Amino acid sequence: MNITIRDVAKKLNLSITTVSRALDGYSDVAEETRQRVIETARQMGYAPNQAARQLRRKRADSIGYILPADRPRFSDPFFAEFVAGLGDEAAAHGLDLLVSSAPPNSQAEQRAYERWIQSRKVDGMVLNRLHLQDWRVQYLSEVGFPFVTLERSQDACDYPSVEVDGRRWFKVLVDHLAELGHRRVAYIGAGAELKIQADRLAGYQDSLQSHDLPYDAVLVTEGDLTSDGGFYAAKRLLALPQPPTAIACVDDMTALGVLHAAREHGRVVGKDLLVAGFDGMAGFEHTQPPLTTINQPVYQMARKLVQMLAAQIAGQVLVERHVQIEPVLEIRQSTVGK
Amino acid sequence: MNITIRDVAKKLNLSITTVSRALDGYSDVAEETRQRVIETARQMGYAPNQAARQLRRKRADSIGYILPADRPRFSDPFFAEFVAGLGDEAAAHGLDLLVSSAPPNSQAEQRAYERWIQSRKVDGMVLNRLHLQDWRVQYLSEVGFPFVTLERSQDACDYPSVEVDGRRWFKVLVDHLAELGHRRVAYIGAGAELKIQADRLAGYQDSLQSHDLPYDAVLVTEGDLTSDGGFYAAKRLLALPQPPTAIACVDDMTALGVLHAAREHGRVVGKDLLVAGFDGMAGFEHTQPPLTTINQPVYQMARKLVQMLAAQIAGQVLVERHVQIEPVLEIRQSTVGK
DNA sequence: TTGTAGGCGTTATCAA
DNA sequence: TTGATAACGCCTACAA
Repeated sequence: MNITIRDVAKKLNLSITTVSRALDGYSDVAEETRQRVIETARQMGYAPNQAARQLRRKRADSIGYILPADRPRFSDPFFAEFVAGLGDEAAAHGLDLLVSSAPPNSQAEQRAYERWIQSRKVDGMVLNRLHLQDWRVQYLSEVGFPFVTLERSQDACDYPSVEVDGRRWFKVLVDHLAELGHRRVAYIGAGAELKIQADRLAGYQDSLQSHDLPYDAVLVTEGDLTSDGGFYAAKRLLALPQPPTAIACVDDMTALGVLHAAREHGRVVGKDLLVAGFDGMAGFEHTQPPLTTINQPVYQMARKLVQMLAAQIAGQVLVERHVQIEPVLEIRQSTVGK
Repeated sequence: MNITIRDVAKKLNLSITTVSRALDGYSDVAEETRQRVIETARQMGYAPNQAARQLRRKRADSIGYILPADRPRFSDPFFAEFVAGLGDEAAAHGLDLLVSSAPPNSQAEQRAYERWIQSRKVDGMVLNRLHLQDWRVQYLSEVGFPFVTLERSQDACDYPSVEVDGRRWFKVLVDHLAELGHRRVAYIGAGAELKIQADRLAGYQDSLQSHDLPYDAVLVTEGDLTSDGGFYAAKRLLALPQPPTAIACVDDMTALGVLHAAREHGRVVGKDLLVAGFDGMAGFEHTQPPLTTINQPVYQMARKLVQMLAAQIAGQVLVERHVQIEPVLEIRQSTVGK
């Protein structure tokens, strides 16, 4: 059997009360006693049983995150970095991170949220890949459960979030293409229900407008945030009677597929065809050619989210509820090839 | 306050015992009663408090995994897929997945393991990126805590694992290069303490030997499992007086950097210089040129691991303790460019 | 087939 | 400054 607070108390000839308080750093225990307790506890390898503590304190000391994995081969580097950030910041607050995975908008997703929340497995949730109307936001708001989000949905409720202004920065990206003299700029996006899609598409349109370029629906197509999706979307675009001379992609993975399609169509990326991505994943400075992108500090964003969530759970009033993160335009050879 | 089993019992004029047993599917409760209980519980949105249940049952119904994140920008797609697999299979067994992140062999890593185990936050652990001598394996074996591993360390204890025979399959990869007539084949590896490095390097050497190629220490270099590492390692190799004509990389990320370095050195990959990776990450079929690699079913491997761990936790005897996974050699243009 | 009651290991209240 | 004791919500032997 495992070692409990009782064992420690017995060994020291103290009550469990005193041991508990000594370990939790209460002030009403003699300093000398505290030292003895701490020392003995360490020696005996005592660690409080979390279940018991949680039951008593009515806190799980955990936060939850559900990966929006919509396919088995879910190998988007964004999420490795994101989860690492969540984990690190959670640990810094003495919180554990519970991770599950479910296809967005699935039954499984819904059950996962309900289970964690109703059974008090977690004290708060982190969301990302928000939908324009997001049932999770509505549900969590309704039941008054703490959560934070990366990106913001269009639901009419207020909640803490961290955000990159996708509309503004996608415009910056497309401006960059337009300013290089390109007039047929295509866009490869994602599912219309996604907030990032709405934002980035709007940014694309903003840029067209500010450069007096016509909006041509033929040049706007949908991928699925994978390189495969980008690959096939780009093949369709490049097979057009009047193909684009530049392609702005909703994310880096999509852009990777585009680079491949371009090569298959004999285009020299950076010269015949410009390609740009969005996210700034580590590694994509080594694509062929290196990818121009909007570089977001994903790890930092994840940490910030947990920081805000931890504060919210602790009942603190958040000074900044809507944090804006400024990414940077990373210009590489896929748009300025030599 | 939240809804407990007592509330449900009161509403039904039953004892909490009956409610508990009805919900847990015991046979000694009238079918009609059970239905009423289930229905009412559902209506009231009752879910057992996990902390209480865990305390009572002495099980956490959770398993743990610690990401070997050795840098903030930890965006290795391998781990997104791996974690998704762990999460999915865990859910299928009614287990939750606890994730943290710590640099391998760090104090933080050690504390994370000890904390989870001593405080009974988890019932079992999943390990990967094993070291040749792995303190985690030794520690967990010693305290008799359930765990499973991807890859096997050289520690003298027996434990369940899932494994791809890295030595054999790296030989297959290098054989492929050698059989294309290349005699100066370089190897870019990882830290010498890693099991995958030992295996894959051995496979490289096996292949050299079987093709009567000399082992040239100059052609064997160390990366760090990132594309940056691969990039710089390749630059060093290509700057040699007698540079290699083919490079086998310990993983796909490394290979991505190599493709970039090759281009900078004016090499045409697939003709002047062959490049091969290992892992078969989704997306890498779209590199420039598409990357030859050993394709491992990472998602399936993760699921298998959890399956074995769940069985172990449930006290079942594992029929197969050492599962071998067969990957496939994926030949693409980085070695057979046209 | 259903109910009573004890206890899992903590923390927190109150008294000493 | 310390100790006895009552919950926290659930499961389960045992009794009815």
